[in-house]
Amino acid sequence: MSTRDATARLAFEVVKTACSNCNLRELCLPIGLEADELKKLDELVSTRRRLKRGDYLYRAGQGFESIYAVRSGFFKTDVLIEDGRDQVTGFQMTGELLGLDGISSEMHTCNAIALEDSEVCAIPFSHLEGLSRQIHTLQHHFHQVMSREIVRDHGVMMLLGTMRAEERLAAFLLNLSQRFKARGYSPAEFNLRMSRDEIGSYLGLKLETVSRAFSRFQDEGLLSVHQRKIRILNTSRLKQLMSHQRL
Amino acid sequence: MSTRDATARLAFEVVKTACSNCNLRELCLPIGLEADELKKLDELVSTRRRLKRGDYLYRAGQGFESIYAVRSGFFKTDVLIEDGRDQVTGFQMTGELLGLDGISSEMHTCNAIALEDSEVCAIPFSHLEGLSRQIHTLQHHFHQVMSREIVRDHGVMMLLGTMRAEERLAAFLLNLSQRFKARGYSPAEFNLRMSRDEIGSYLGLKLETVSRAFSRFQDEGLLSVHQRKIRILNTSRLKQLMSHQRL
DNA sequence: CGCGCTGTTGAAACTTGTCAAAGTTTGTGG
DNA sequence: CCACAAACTTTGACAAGTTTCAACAGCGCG
Repeated sequence: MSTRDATARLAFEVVKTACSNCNLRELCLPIGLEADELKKLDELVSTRRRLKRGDYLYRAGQGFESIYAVRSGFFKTDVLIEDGRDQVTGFQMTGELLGLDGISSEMHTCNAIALEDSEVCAIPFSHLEGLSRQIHTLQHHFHQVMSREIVRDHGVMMLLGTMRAEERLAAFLLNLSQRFKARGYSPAEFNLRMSRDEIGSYLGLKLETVSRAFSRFQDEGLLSVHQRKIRILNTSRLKQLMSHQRL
Repeated sequence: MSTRDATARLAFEVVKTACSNCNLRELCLPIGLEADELKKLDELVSTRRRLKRGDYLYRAGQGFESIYAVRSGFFKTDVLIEDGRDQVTGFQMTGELLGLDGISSEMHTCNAIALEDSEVCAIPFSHLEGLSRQIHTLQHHFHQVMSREIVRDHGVMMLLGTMRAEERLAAFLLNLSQRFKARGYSPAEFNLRMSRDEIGSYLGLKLETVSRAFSRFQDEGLLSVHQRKIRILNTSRLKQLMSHQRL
């Protein structure tokens, strides 16, 4: 191999996505794969894509080709209806997948927007289907991921259908906390990447209601809140509050 | 083959589920399969199960082994939390699948309850995964079904997060109407299989609020309501109402 | 025929939304 | 690096929508 080839090859290796040495292995699709299987997966995950804050990863109505794994950063997904209403359907962080909604109709049904500068791995879906016909583990894991999304959605439906404002916010914060923890960050102290309005849209509340709930939590010593910087001071009371009987 | 064997074999054939001559082929998993593929699917769908009204098809916490296709009847799924709150997450009718939530943790995460005498086909999930490794079409169709469930859930989140009571009920009725229509029943006249309380739980409302919304619709000439018998008198106004700007 | 379950309706209480104003932070261009 | 504009957040007062509580009506079943 000439020096020039070697350099090109090296550059390629650097640019190329590689599941095999990605530190998200344990969160993302490659869970439990053997070395040779991982290698196949490496070939599958063709490209990375960088996004700046505010960029759309995809939009509702666009053709669906790939699902995306968040390598770094933070996203929201939302759906709009004609009359102008919109609903944030989820916030996605490192290691989570985006785009599963597009499989059903070959078309994305929601918007995915970066809430901070982010990077994703694009996984061409037809390739994923192909590979998962060869690798049982991958197939099963992918099914689990889709199912988990359905279970998560049921949780949100529960939240929207039965909880009141403060319970919703408590549930939201505890969920974020736990996801940060799972990624090795502090579960007690973190920065929100989304605005009050976006939280409100996710929780089915107006931004003022979200703001008031934050203030109340702070008054009661459950949190310290400075703009988007949150510190959870009393997790157990938050949990209690979340699952409290209605009075 | 002895007479006894032949009889046994016949009985087996009768009892046995057969996708190949099921009139739900176009709604359920077998969409677009070739004759020889259908035959394989027949072998997959091992058993039918009959349920009476009120019977549980499965309960939250039970081990997950199979998904179910509704052959006839009507189901609801719901999730409970410790403090006694519950949320109906969906109503399933002929040709729809139940149990997808169980894949993620090998355990059902909600209850599935028959709202009328019903019959389902049980599809052992590991077999389905096996077969879908052989039949692309089946694999892709199954992925579409899971994805459609996710999209549906987003719709419910939208409903719960942004709509007011009457809009929610209108959306609910229009959705039912369209599903009855797709099955060859009248889209304008049908019997609800669920109580006001169950509708309320699904829509995030109290049963009294549901009842009042029905009354108002009736007063305004949009519906005729006699207990659970519904006749839609003005579909377009219902649609308008559903997607109306907030005042 | 009456009991129980489901559904309807009214009035009052409560929660959340709306509107408005002011404070705070962030980003940009000079 | 400062100044100013834009975007976001907080807070109050009031309005609207939904729930709660209670009473009663209707239907189905034993």
